[in-house]
Amino acid sequence: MYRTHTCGELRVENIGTKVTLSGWLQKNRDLGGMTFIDLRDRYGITQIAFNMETNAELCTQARKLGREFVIQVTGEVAERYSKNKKIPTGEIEIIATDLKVLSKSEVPPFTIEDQTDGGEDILMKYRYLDLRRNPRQQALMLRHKMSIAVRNYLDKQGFIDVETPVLIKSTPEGARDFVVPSRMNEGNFYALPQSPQVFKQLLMVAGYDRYYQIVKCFRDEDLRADRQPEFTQIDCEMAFVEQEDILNTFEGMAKHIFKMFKNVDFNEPFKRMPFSEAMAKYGSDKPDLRFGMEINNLTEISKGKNFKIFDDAEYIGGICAVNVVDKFSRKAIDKLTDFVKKPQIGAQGLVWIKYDADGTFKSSIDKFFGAEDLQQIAQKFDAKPNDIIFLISGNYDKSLKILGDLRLELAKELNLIDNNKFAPLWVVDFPLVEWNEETNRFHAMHHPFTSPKPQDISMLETEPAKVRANAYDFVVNGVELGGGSIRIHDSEVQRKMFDTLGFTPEEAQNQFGFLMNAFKYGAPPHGGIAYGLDRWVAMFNNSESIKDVIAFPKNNSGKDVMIDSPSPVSKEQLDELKLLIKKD
RNA sequence: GGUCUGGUAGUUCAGUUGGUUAGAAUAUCGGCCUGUCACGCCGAGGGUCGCGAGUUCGAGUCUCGUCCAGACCGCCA
Repeated sequence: MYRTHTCGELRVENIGTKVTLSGWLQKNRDLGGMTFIDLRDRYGITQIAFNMETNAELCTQARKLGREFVIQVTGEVAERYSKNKKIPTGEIEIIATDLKVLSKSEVPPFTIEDQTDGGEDILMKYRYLDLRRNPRQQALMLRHKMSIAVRNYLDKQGFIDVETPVLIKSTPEGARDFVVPSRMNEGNFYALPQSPQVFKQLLMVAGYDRYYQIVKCFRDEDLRADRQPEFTQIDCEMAFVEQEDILNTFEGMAKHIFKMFKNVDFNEPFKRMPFSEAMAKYGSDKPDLRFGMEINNLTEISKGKNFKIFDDAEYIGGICAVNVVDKFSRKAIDKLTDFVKKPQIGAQGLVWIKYDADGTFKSSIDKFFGAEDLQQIAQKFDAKPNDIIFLISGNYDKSLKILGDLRLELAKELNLIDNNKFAPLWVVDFPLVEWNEETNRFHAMHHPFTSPKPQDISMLETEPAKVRANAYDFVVNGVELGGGSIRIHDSEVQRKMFDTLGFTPEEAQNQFGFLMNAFKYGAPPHGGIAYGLDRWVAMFNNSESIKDVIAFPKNNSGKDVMIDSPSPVSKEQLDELKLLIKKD
């Protein structure tokens, strides 16, 4: 028997008990006459004491043990002379009588501590050592508990877990597919699913009216802190439902896990905000509602003052920062101007209006705007003395996006964000399609099976960009935690949709024929949602990056530096697959 | 594909205007130490300054290229 207890469970009640513990040597404190060892496993740390006076041979042996040795210790639980209040086992120690090295360790490249001395690169390369650290173990245990909670909740609601294939068919819509060559079908490829979308719809056709799966999805796109090439979705689909039914069901699930893991009660229904409002007020389809500073449209009242830039602009909008005018020296405003002029943000310039403490206005457009004009703008914001207003003008969509970025930047700079707050909402009424400049055609904003709003269907052939979809995103604190839609279950509507997206009937049949055929045999009205498990766990774990809550994540370039993948394959493998690597 | 930041000891970092033998902390190793728990004290070893070229009497420092890492933009139905 390797152990009678874990390293986290012994307390004063166990004093006098003979125990055996196994674990990793966290730290060896050699005091000469005595040696203390901190023994660690995932349950905690227990101190082992060795004494030269009582057992010189064993103590000498203990002094030689290095960090991260795996050892087994037998001894008696004793009360400490000097107690450590910082850890749960701090009142006891083990007086060792036997010691066995189960496995030696080389000196690890970084310290296995909560605050490690290792940098990103080396932690990734030795991920298995990084994962020994307590914060990592806590994160993975949180993920485990959240998965269980989700499964239990959905099970109680009558959802059944059905696995769907991983080797599927590549489709032209959406993200780039990861492809897998088929040996038995020369020149043909599987694709890894971007989501189990069509399969869950087929399950609805098959009559499994409540489906869920916690499932890996794959997208071959460039990465971010909150994006990995493989990530995990809580994927759900329901039949005989309208949008309202889905929102209610999954709002219930969201509230359940907020209560369970953060002890947060949401007594009111989550806010529902149309996409158009989110863009107009927050310049984002995933607004952070932890703070105000909403965007105001100033187009009407800012034109006709002989300021050419405004007069030529399609849109003029602004945001107002409250009671901080003294923080905006010339230098601070220049810095902010530099921020919005960065190529990533893309503004041409930044107009400011200071509402000074004495009630007067100063602005970068004083030449064109008199006190009354500025007062009129200030009124739009209900601005008070000591406030400052920033204006952006230009193209409607772009200006709003810039204002949205500026709003977030200001909130960060001015510390307006309460990190203990959760501000959830549903963003609804997304556009069905958006114009893509590169391909010169409409692309589905969500996916090609998303149902248009019935009252908008008539515009599908005339003004597709104006058609709203029965699509929704779940957003918390400016992070998109999930999204979904009501699907099309009518072949005629689906045909129109493919037509709008520029598919010929033959292409549609070739790509999605199996789904359209299925719909010929009685498809129930259905819809669904997918929550991003990684993002959700990261948020509850207060992590900046989803890498923190994935055991073996990939780096910025999609590489796993631990196993060194992706990597070349042998010529034999390529031959077998009838593949040639093209050299350029 | 683009923008920005970084790469110096095992690790995390400092390194002034281009100028002597490239430092600190931590880790490691050796010695001392009987109540430590970030143990303490003394000592030691440890460097292709990412790589390549250039400017210069002289480059960790300046220039160009390149590789790697990170954040962001494009992209992500």
